Amino acid sequence: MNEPRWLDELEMAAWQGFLEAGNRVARRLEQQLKDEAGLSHPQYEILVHLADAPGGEIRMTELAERLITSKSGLTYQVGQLERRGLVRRRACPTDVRGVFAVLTEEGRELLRGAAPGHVAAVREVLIDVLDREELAVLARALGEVGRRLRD
Amino acid sequence: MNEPRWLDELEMAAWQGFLEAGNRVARRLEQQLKDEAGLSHPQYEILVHLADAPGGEIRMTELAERLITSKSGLTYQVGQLERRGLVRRRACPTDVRGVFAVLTEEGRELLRGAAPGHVAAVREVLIDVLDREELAVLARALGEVGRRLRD
DNA sequence: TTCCATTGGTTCAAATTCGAATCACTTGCT
DNA sequence: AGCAAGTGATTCGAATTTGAACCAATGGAA
Repeated sequence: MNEPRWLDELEMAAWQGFLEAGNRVARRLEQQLKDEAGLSHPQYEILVHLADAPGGEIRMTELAERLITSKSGLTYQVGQLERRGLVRRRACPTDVRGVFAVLTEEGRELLRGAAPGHVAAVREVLIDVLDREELAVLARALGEVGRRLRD
Repeated sequence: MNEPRWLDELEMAAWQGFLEAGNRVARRLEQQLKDEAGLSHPQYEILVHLADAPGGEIRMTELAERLITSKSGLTYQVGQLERRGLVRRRACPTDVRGVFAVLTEEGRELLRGAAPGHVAAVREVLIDVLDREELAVLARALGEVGRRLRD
């Protein structure tokens, strides 16, 4: 059992910044979405991913992976969105077990209305706080971090 | 109502990286702590903050602010830790309403055992993936993001 | 064809989180 | 001293999250 390599000052600052920024940004955006669109962040993300997908539909498991959430969690949230008519389920033609989550016209409509305010909030708390150089480093570095954890 | 300024490619990459890395890192560390120390990440953070504080104790509200969590959430988690003997509560001498959360010897002990593995995991998923330059940018940029949201 | 390990999704119970309400104490002001 | 407003913490109920168990249905391999 080696002596552990503790974090030096810079490493600690990076780690703490990562934690604090992550927490605070999440909180703020959660608030913003709830207030302005009546959606939780997970719900908003579901709508965004569906809107981006061809046909506005994605298989449940695939969607759960993209959202980095559990399958059961997704089942729950899609249920919530379905109750509100923003999403519906469609059986998969080629696999009886499969289910597509499909964005409804109402869902697309709501998203259209919610997106501008959300993007503005993302700019305010993160994007517009940094310069291009910093954004580039963030994109590369955090992209690499995420990529490694994907496998 | 202006035309919203959407995110360009770089901004989108930074934002997505931030979201994905945040999610995946959180998940991984949650897992690591649960497996190796029987603690959730919020619980671990409570112990760390207490261990850093003079006397190993912090007032509840103050602690909640540092942890970026709700007061009620903290009440719950401190209750959990208290049940396990890792933390105890102490009445504040100067304010009857006040409560200190105090790290017990058992808590300090557990933390001592848990910290090396946790730090190693933090290195593996984040710190050691980046070079010094990137760490410096991360620390500065995310530090600024967090600071601004503190108000 | 016949198995059997996988896969896709939901259901379930347990744990956690939050905000609003509550309650008692403090503080600042007059 | 006497109040009104604010503070510190807990309690409560509602919403969410997770992993494990489950139930079909799939898809190779023998």
